[in-house]
Amino acid sequence: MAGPTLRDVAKLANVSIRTVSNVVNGYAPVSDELRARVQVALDELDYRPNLIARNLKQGRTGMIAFVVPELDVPYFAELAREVIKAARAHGYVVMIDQTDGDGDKERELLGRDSRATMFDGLLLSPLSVSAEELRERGNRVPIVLLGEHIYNGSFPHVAMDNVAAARDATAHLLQLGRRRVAAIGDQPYATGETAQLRTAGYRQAHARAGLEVHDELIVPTAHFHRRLGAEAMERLLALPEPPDAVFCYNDLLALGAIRALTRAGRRVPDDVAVVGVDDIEEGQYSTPSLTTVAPDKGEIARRAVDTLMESIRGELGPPPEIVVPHRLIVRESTAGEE
Amino acid sequence: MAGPTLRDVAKLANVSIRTVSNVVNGYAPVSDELRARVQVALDELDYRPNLIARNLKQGRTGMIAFVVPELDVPYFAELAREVIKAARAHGYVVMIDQTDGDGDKERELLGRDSRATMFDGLLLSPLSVSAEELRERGNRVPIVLLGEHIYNGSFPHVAMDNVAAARDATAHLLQLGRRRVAAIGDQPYATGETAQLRTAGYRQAHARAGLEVHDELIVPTAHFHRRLGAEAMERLLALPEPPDAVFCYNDLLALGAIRALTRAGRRVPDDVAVVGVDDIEEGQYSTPSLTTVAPDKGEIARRAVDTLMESIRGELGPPPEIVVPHRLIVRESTAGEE
DNA sequence: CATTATGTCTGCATCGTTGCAGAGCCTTCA
DNA sequence: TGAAGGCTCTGCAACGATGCAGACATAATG
Repeated sequence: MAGPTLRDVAKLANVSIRTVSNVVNGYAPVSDELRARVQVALDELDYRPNLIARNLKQGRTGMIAFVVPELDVPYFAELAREVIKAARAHGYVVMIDQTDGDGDKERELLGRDSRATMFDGLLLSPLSVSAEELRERGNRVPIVLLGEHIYNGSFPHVAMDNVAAARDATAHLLQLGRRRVAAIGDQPYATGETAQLRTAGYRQAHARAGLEVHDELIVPTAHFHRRLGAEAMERLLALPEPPDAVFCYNDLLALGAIRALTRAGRRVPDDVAVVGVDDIEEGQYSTPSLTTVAPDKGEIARRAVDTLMESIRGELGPPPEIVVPHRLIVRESTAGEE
Repeated sequence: MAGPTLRDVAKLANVSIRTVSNVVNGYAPVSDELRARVQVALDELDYRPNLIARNLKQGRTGMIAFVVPELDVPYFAELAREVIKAARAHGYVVMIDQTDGDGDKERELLGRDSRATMFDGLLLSPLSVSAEELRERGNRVPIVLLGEHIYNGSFPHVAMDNVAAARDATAHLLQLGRRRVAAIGDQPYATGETAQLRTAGYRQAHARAGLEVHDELIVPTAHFHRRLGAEAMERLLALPEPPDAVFCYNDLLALGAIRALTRAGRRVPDDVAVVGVDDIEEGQYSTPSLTTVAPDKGEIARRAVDTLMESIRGELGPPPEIVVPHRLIVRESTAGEE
């Protein structure tokens, strides 16, 4: 089980532990002859440095953790890919953890026995834990918040402008001439901050167009999953005056909604136009392909990781609020044939 | 940066380091009075144990790594969720890493400076690295291979029966009366072992039905992505005698194929029936919904993690070959309206 | 030739924790 | 009263690596 240590190699090569360490790390001047002898011993024993020991000594692990509610939500998976890439550029690896949006599992991260201390920094996409709670119970580990939750000044935070994004999506539908635009995904309670921002944007777009919002067209959902999108859409279709367009707060809801529409025999976009948010890859290949508001995931990941690195190096000033760009991508679900 | 250590707490509470450690771990008898005094000091300083040090001392980290080619391939994301769950049941956390199917990044894992030594075990879904290479260059870390690659007896291996799965999918199409059944996803080269098994199953199904295989209907693809599925389908549609059914080697290829069919004005399943493999959630909500061969992902994850745990505890005999069940799930893409 | 500089190599201490053996002290019982 | 036992508590060593200061031998210098 336990592999050979520097001590074993040193004994075999008949040199000091310190010299072996120097050879392994390429430090300090070591004569060619000795270097060769040590190398032979290294190969012979197939020595692998014990990273835990190295970490202990150096006080850093070279690992950061990326905590998401659900890994099989494509948005998070796609973001995780970008985070891994961005971290690699800094010589860091990423550990991904999944909380299921479960407040208790999230709080585990903050508790006394948390594994968080094993990481040089944390990238959090919190769902249930409030920023308040984070600040109070937080460990000493540098943290960057990602995408979710309202900025409260305590932590660096990276996200797109959710209000503007929702406004753009809704405005697009209104510009197409749709007049009963529904919204799927509101979360009118404490931890639904992102959803509320999107609802605000939805209302702003109506206000700017001089149109009224029909509150019965705003359907809340507990999660942002396909099934709930489909259910919400079914409820909307059962209204006396069903909508002629839907703004869904993410692409999964939108895909669920499209599914419900298709099943009900409505044509998309002819009868009902649909917009989502996130630009997950799936939306490019769905039938119809999905119009969506695309946050720049690569930029989110890079800015978040860069900020975390600064924080780890202790070079970070007051926690920045970083806003990354987004853009509307029009596809078949609102524009008909491409 | 550096938090308080046992030493700091001990000094404050005016007891020995060892006693603080005992209080923290609930070990050994400590008088109520002392325990209380230490607790006060612990709270005062907000002590957090240094897990790195603990790990070094105990020789284990409580972490395993799950290495996948691409995290934003839904199958891997969904599997990752199950792996995280299974590991949690053993008190383990999972670090997820992504190799992009890049042989070099995979080999990094095996190299001398690999971070692999930081984990108690490795769950690998290798793509480029051959099992051969794994065995030669492997570290001392326990390994379980997952899903991909042919078993070669050197490592524990968990997968479904790929030949049977492909046979079932193809047989289903043939039973529907389809006579020109195409196959998308063959990989006739060293690292395409899984794909080759599926091709074998495809051929077996034809043989058992007494039908001939038309080799021009077998389209290889470098990866299992939507785009390549769409491209392959376009090529098939351009044939003088296009197929009336397609067996795709995974769901993403199938969804890409359906997309290409829809765009070309073909109806699914009326003109062309489509089957995939993996049972990703997306296939339940696509239009049409996707018939697929579903491996039992929960079971794969559990068996893999259980096996890895045995291996970590040193209780594992000769490397087992574990086959998990699969089943055909018929949806609209072959059966019409549900 | 003595002295200083240079280049190699080594031992000790240390990171923060836990395993182990044992030191005190108090109780119990012959 | 004294030995044995039980309960608390402590110090030392160790996990495997690296930082530091210095030892030693050799080369360069006046």
